[in-house]
Amino acid sequence: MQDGNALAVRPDAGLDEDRASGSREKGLNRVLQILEFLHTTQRAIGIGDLAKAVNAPRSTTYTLVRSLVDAGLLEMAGDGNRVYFGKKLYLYGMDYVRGNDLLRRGRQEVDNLSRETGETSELCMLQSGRYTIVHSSPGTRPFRISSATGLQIPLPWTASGRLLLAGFERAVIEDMVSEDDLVLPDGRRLLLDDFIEDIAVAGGVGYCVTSGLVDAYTKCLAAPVFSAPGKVEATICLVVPIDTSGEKTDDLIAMLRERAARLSITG
Amino acid sequence: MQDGNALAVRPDAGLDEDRASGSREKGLNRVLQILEFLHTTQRAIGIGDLAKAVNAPRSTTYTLVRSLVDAGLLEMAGDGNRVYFGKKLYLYGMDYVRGNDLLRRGRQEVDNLSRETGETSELCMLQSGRYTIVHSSPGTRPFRISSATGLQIPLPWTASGRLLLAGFERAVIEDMVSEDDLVLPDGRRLLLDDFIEDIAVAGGVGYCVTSGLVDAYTKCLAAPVFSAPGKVEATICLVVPIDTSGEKTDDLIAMLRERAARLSITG
DNA sequence: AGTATCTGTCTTGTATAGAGTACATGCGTC
DNA sequence: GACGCATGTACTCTATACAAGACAGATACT
Repeated sequence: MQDGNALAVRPDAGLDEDRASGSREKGLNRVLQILEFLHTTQRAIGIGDLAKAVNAPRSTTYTLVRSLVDAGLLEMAGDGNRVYFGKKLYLYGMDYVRGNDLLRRGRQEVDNLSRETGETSELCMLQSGRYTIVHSSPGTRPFRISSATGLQIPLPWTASGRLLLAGFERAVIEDMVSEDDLVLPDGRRLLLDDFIEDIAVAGGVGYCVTSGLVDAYTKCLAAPVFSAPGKVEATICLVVPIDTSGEKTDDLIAMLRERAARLSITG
Repeated sequence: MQDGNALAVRPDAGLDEDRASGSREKGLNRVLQILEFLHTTQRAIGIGDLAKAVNAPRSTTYTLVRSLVDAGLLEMAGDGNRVYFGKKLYLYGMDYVRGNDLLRRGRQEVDNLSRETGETSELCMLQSGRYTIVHSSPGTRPFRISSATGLQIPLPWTASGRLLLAGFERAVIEDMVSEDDLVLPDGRRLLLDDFIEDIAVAGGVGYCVTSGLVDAYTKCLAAPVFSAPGKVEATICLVVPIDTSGEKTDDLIAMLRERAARLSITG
């Protein structure tokens, strides 16, 4: 069926589906871009600016925003003519939590962990092929080691990333991880093979520790939460100072693994 | 399927913009319907059934769902070929909470109230013209008087409804409230004029009590939260047994009003 | 007053997204 | 193994949603 029956030579068929975000984009896609943009900027924005930001025509943006505001997914922010997320999204989000035992219990457990250990603790998941901090609890240290909830970070930068990818085919991993993802914030470059090796090791031993990857002062301890035997659904992790003693680290890892096991669904 | 495909005389073009959800609906609208449907059913559903439920063509539904799943707004639910809300919606919802002081503090206050009083407590807001329970905390009574978060109830059935509409024009109120909304669950019928009178009174005294409206066994105490002088942004309310003594009721109202005032933005 | 740059609404043409339909596959049940 | 009834994908046609641009009002600075 694929064979081009006639014309339609698609002169531009080169780039797969990256679409230069050019003309005549589908309305739904524009909306998805808008939501994603608001998520990354974390602030209300004027409609005109929004149009520029997502590279959409102004007129289109006005009609889409109007629809979304009417539906309650967006709200006009207090001061004037800016928009941000609306109550409906909060309600839908609560529905998600209610329907999702793991998230509900995971949040709880992460809050407990950070209270008991005093360290920053996080619940992490894969979110359409990206590493995502789903919930994070700050810890009590004077210097804060915190990352915003919903932040997306390249998989190779994290201990959790190594656990979340356990059990995936090499090919799948390869196209989840871009070249850029392998370059650490300090400019060092990981080798894909090393990363894949890490994943295998992490999957084998059932935990993972990384030191000084995202920044030079912290290490990250992570343990996997299973939704079925062999299937890593999430991780919980602790972010601790890089000079934490080996002994203390071991204790924390043991604790983490115990909690993670408790969260797992033991098929 | 529906009617004669022939000339399509648009026999349904009567109703203003209610659109009989007929043919060639905009993709975004279909998506909004899908989300709303999932919110009301609170469970995962197969794509075929979803198509029927929102009265959309199957092929269209498949493509829309695929987009939404790719974007992470929906997820394929564990067991097989069903969809429900996805992580992205949770993240967006958390963004909303973060950007919204009132909601954050209001949740807290409602949780406190129900712990301290032992009664069911709720935070309520207008949500695109409908009364919505935004957050609810169960209370400790053996018989539970609880309504799910996100539930939408006709405005005239509630004490909060009377407060939330304070300050609106009569005309605005009239078209927020449908005929059906004036019929209580037990079949009794309110008069629109009485309701509007109630609103004026509630706005004047700064609280509202209704007895036996939603059911015969409870009364509802509510106090307004202001986002600006005169502008009611939300209410907090307590649901108590209808035979609660006058004295105790008065105490609870005083407490409620104090908390509500604390939540208000004193312009 | 004059110019510049916003915002929000409206109209018009056409590229295209959605509807319809067909088909392949899977899974029951008789 | 023939039938009914699901799911998921692929195709073609056309009604229409999107883009472009004009417009009126606001605000601001010269």
